[in-house]
Amino acid sequence: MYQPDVYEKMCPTRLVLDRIADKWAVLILHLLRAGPVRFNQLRRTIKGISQKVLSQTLKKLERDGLISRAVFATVPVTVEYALTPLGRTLTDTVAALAHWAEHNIEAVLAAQQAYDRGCPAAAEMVTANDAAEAA
Amino acid sequence: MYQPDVYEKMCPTRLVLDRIADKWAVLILHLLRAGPVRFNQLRRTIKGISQKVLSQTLKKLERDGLISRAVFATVPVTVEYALTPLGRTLTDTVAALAHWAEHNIEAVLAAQQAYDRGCPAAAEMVTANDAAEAA
DNA sequence: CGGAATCCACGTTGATACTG
DNA sequence: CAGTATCAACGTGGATTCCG
Repeated sequence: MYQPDVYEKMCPTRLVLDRIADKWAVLILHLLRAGPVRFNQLRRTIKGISQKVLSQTLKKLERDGLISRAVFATVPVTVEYALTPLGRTLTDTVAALAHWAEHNIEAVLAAQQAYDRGCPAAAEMVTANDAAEAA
Repeated sequence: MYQPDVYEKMCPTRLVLDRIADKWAVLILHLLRAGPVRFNQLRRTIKGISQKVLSQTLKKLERDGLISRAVFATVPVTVEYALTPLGRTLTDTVAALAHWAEHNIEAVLAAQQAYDRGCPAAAEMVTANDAAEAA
């Protein structure tokens, strides 16, 4: 499914994109900003994610050096995930993304409605201001 | 696969994330910064994408009001895709992401190698500076 | 609590072929 | 050129079960 010879050599950005272009990964990174979080704590907060996918995503992020994994020998065992210094530099950018999303979600929804109504021409004219007025 | 009652109402950001957390979408948005681009032009530039997926992705982006689609009645027909004003506001944020990727790709790769070597402890200590020194 | 392993259903992708 | 349609193949995700 993946041809490193074609993708990564040409454009290293794609490798990074493959990681952060993941809804769950972004969500996790965002949640860890406040401090270390335990596995099931993440699981409960990010409603809708399965433990398998959460586990996989955490492992990928750890492999990329974006988060760290700390095991405490309590009974039962406690595992805390936290941002690494590298991971923290990424959350700043992710925060900008979240900011855009919060400010433009209405414009996107308005465009979708216009498109679904059958007039895509109107959709492309939707702006953040238009959406704000409509609200 | 999607429960709007759980996701979108709780956190509208997730809806936006579902769109932009897509490698191809981000790539397309990035390519359109310079100006309108034709379908097969995109297809050739983004090596590895199939025409079906490209078509689907373009349609989603158009529906979200991020790109516009212009048809010219030439023979054969010409179709140009371009950023909408709304889409342009997003590319600024995407550019920040690309910037992070370019500057930290080496740190990520170094972390991956450390992790794969069996010492995840080292991976979480990798920083952009470390990677720069190693290079 | 924090996973790993198994099984299975589903969606998504990639060829291929055809249309306007 | 710019798609759509169809179908088989694949991978990914969810549910469940069990272990340390």
